[in-house]
Amino acid sequence: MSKEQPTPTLQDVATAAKVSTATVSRCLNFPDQVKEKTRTKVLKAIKMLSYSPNFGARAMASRRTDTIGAIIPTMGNAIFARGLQAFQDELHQHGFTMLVASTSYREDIEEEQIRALVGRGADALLLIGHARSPDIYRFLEAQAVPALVTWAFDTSLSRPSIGFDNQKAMCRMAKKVIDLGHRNLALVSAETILNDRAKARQLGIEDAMVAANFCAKTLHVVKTTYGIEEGATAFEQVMKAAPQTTAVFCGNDVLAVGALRRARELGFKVPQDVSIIGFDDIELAEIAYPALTTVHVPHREMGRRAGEALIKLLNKGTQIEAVELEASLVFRDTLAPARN
Amino acid sequence: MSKEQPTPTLQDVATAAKVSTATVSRCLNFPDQVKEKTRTKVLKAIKMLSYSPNFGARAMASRRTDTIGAIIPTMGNAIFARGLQAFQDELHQHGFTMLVASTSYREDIEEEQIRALVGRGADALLLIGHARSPDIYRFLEAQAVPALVTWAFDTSLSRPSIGFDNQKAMCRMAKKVIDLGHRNLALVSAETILNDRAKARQLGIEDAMVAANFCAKTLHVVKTTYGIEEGATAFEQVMKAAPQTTAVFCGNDVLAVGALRRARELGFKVPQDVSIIGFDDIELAEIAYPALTTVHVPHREMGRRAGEALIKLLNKGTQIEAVELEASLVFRDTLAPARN
DNA sequence: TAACCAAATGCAAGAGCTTACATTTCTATT
DNA sequence: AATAGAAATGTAAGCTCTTGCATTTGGTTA
Repeated sequence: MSKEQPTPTLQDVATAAKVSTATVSRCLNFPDQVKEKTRTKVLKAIKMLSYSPNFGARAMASRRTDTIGAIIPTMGNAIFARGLQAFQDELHQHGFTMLVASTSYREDIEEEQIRALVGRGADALLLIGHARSPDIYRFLEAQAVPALVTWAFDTSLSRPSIGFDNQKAMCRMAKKVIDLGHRNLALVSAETILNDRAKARQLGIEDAMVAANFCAKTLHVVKTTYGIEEGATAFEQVMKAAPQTTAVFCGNDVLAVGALRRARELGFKVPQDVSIIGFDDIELAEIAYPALTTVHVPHREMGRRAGEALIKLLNKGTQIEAVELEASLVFRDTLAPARN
Repeated sequence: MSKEQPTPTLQDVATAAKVSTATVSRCLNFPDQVKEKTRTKVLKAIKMLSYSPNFGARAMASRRTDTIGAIIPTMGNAIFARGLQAFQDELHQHGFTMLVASTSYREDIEEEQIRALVGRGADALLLIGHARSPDIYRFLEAQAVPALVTWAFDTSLSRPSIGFDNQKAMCRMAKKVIDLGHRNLALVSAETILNDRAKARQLGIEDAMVAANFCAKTLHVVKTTYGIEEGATAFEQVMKAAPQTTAVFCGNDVLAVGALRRARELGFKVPQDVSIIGFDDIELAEIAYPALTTVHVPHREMGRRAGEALIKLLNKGTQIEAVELEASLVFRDTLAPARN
């Protein structure tokens, strides 16, 4: 920003090392194709000039960027942040870089971000959940940008996913809860229209209810946005509208932790008076008091596998194979048999 | 990946819309320079072809990427994840994209990541803390990539930073602790050689001790890596090696939460027997039981301001002005007067 | 020593966009 | 109706790499 000394180019390096640009390029990309002596000479010139290849030019000439985009709802929730961390570790190990965007759980922003990342040259995309407009899938196809869905698993769709079955996992948890004698269930959930994971989790509970011969309609659902405070408020609403409730499922741990706090503030004993169940198993869940019973999401494994699959696809054209991971139930201290 | 239908180019759009490539380009970049009728025509062609400009070509021709890189220690710690979220929100609002890399607190990886992001075309960089090799700063200068330091504030360096003074903040906290009668202090910290924030925090405590006429050497320091479990282990070490300790400072909330848990497990009453103090003020701190006394790091504000400053620099050449933000003390339930 | 072959290097054609400058098309004025 | 000047559009050069193909180098073999 001062003397406007132009940044060095491949040509400059070539001149300095007295070789052709092709040789410099090969030095960088296929080091063993060039004689050791030449290589040393070139490397020295590179260091001397503090040369770094121009990304745009490289991308254009080689028709790839070695960059993969990831679009998540928010980095504010540890579950995504940590999944991303695993994803990025995997990418980094193979020389790829991660481009990140977040959507705040908004479909319009997600669409925009997908276009932005593709526009930024992402060779492939990591997406959360299946639900999005066909337009976007069409766009990705036209751009020949492969996209991999995680955080969900659904074989009924043609699109491959590496994740877990939200519905099945929540159903298993709900069955346990019902086994403990709970009959009056409630759910604090995110809006399910734009969030297929949230919807699947709700369906999971309803499945368990139906299996136990309850009417699924008796599930008292309160919709809110994600956040500790929101969870607290929603819990209060639940207990006001349906005081007979003995078990409150929460769409994720953040909501659950909020519910837990409000429960204490309102004088409910957890789990004696009311059980609270989370989803995700982030650190918060373990630290909460009492420690939260929740569904463990294999975020590291998902991130790692997703990275692996995408890299294989890009490097060798290996088609992505859908992988179903297991979400396990973690029983801690907020779930107990229903009172009386 | 199937029919290998080539992705559409500017030229294709131009042909389809029966205009020149220049007009299409202007349509995209300076919409008001082209007549409405033409624009509609072009936009229709773009949509029809699912066209998206090629990033590399655009970057090369316009000599910028509108991409800013952020390099943080880890996304696993909410404080960074959330700071990044704020940063990215700001970037997104101005049409920039964020490139992310994490270092696992390792200097060699950081260096590699800086080179990688610059190589990927980052127009500017967001960095955490000042401490890194001069080589790297030289490299950034040669590449004319501006870098902004956050999470620290130090006017003694020429490099501008937008952050807070770790030393000062911790010193204020330590003074309060000393005022409460604590004489035997301990610190569970990350390695301070490669982490200037950790070092500054330690110095802050020592400053307060000196101001109170204690010998700074009596601060019992245990070094560890960040993690809940690590915090727990370190706490145990502290209490074994220096049982008279009444207040344990922790380098961050994650360590503190671990310490807190182990304290409970070992039968210490917090804060009656021993006070525990964190740093960062992430959600964990509020949720911990008892709720953690800690130093609040203005992560959102830092992220936002950093984004703002970098965008102004890139768009208008406005030099970055150092900004000192306030880190406030948050007193919750893990700090009490020293016993007897 | 000549001839051959592989390895190393060089040459030059793109890759898809932006933008300075040239040209054409309007609009407004006389 | 002619024309200046502004607005809209077109032309083409240039941005920095990669890579197919051509050429040179150097070691081996006959």
